[in-house]
Order: sequence, then C-alpha cells, then structure tokens
Amino acid sequence: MNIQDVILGLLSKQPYSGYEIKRHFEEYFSFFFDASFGTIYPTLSKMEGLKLITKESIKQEGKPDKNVYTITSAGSEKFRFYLHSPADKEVLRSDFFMHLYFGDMADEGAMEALLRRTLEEKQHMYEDLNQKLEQLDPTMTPYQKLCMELGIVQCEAFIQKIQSVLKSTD
Amino acid sequence: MNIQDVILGLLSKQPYSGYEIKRHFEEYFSFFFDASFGTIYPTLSKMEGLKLITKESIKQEGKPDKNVYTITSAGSEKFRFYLHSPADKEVLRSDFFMHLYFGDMADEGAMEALLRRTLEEKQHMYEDLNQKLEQLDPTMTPYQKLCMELGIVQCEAFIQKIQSVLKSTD
DNA sequence: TAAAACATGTAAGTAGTTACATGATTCC
DNA sequence: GGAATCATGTAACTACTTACATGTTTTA
Repeated sequence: MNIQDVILGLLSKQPYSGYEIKRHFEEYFSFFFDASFGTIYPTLSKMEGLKLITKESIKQEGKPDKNVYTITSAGSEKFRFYLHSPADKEVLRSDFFMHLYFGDMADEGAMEALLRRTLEEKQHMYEDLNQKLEQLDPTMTPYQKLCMELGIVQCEAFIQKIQSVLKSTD
Repeated sequence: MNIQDVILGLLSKQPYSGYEIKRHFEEYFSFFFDASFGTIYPTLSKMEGLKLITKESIKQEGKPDKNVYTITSAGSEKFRFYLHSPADKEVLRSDFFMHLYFGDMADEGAMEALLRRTLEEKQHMYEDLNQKLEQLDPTMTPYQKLCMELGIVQCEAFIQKIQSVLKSTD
C-alpha cells in the first residue's frame, strides 16, 4: 500500500485539497490508515509532477487559498492497477501485544492498567465505528459498510476477552 | 515500540544471537511484530556500543561462528522503563481494508478473490495460533497465553464475518 | 484572549526494507 | 545438484514523523 494510491482513490470520487484529504483520513480511515501533513503535501507535489493529478488554486474569503487537486486519466489508470493488484500481507505492529507478551516481568498493577486503558480505547473505537455506520448509512457503499462491520466484530471479540480476564482477577 | 526494547525483552530470559532473535520473531511474534536482518544486526551493534548488551563469539563445528548477546544491567533497566511506560497507540495499516474500502470501483471478481484470499490467510493464522497455544502450553506465561487467545478471538470474529458475506453472495 | 480550525509547506531526523556479499553444511 | 538452513553484515533506498515556519478567522 502506497499513500499515492490512497490519495488517488479519494480523488476518484471528487477533487480535494491536502487539508481535506487529511481530514478524510482521520474521519473514515483512522482505524486502518493515517498520514501526516508532512507526508501528504510533498506527495501531492510529487504526484502533480508525475501528471497523476492537476492542481487548481482556489481563492477563499476569510480563509487561506487552497490547492484543490483533480485526478487525471493517468492517475485513474494507476489507481485501477492498484485496486486489481493483490493486497499486501497484513502486518500488525502492536506495542500493546509486546507489553502483554513480556507481562510477567512487569508489576501486576501496571499490567492491569494496560488492560484497562486498552479496553477503553477499543470501546471508544467500537462506539465510533457503530456511530459512523448508523449516521452515514445511505451514502456508504456496501464495501465501506463491510469495512466498518469487520472493525466492529473484531472490537467486540477483543473487548469481551479483556473483560472476562479483568473480571476473573477481581 | 522500539526494536531495541523488543530485543532486550528477549535477552531478559536468555542470551541469543541475531539469527536466533530473527527466528524467535517469526515463531512467536509474527502476528504482532517482525523485523529483518537488515535491522537486527545493525541494532545489535548499536546496542553493544550503548553497553545495553555484551557480545561473545561462539565457535561452532560445521556451522559459522555466532555472536551471542547477553543483556547488561543498563539493558535490564532500559527494558523495565519500557515495560512500565504506556503502550503506543495501536495503529493498523491495512492494505486489505484499503482495497475493500474502494471495492465499488473494482471488478466484482477481484473483490471476491480478495475476500477469499484474506479468509484463507486468517484461517491459516488461526490454526497456527491454536497449535502454538496447545503445543507450548507448559512453558508459556499466562500473559503469553492471553496474547495468543486475543489473536484467536479476533481471527474468529473476522473469519465468521467474511464467511457470512461470501455465503450470501453465492 | 486563548485555542482551535483553516491552509500549506520544508528540514531534519528516524526507522525500516531490499538486495547484495560471503560461505559452509545438510537435506531432498 | 540444487535448495534450505545456519550465520553475519553493508549499502542504497523508501517511507514516514516531528517540529518548525507562517498567517487569518472563528469559536469558546
């Protein structure tokens, strides 16, 4: 997966500025992707140079100008190629699991705190995904719904397991 | 999470060579961590320079010499600090989810293939985790078991959801 | 009046990968 | 005879983050 292809995917639907792309990442992709402005802006410049997208400066009142990018036919082609390539193998890098794995060398209190914090985070994510699924129902494609639903069922499984562990140590 | 701390965690139990560390990653950490030789060997040299570990060259018959590393007290201290620091926020970067999110722009056949491939991968991981949980039962700490179990329940949830989707499109 | 939102961009640094280089031994 | 395992290491490269720089307007 390449940030260029992610951006091309977004621009396939409508033109966006770098700032709007970042917001979209936070709003819809946060559970499986993120990127900072320090990656987004240079990438957009590079993609413009590669003629995958074109830039248009839009003047706004009471706000700074914004550079809105539109996908070109070369960009569309590159994105279709990405979509029909096999997905990269899933690699999770989890500091939670690493802490847990070496848990026997830590204080018990620290481990319980880790479990409670992580449980809260997952519950938050669970609520967030459910809310998005309800709220945006009509505009989402079936595939986008499936993304949310897969996130939800994995959250559920995680939450239940952690809760049962925390209860048994009361 | 830092590869240095992961290595220190391993060396807390017993001395290892770089090659053995890599194998341990593949065997026990593969579902939440991985690193290549190109990271491991330079990191070990750096950590030796920082006096976090010490090196001993072991001559072997019929095999190349190996450099076995032992943790120092400074290393142990650094690892304890890591273990009692809050875990980094979980960030999943998933090309599967990205492909799925833009699925409406791909051919239906490509999407079904994506789901089937990913299902197979998860099933493989599920079997692998279950096998490790059974096989290594006596030597594992309760926290290590919990790692495996959390992986297993998340796999289960994912597999069930994908299977129900694939059935409904038959 | 301070913070957040809007908006873009660069520079320095971190962390990692892949490919290459070397070479013996054992297994199929 | 060729692949896999054992074993270490470097060089070139890719991708990304954080912090800095700038400046206006709206909201709390």
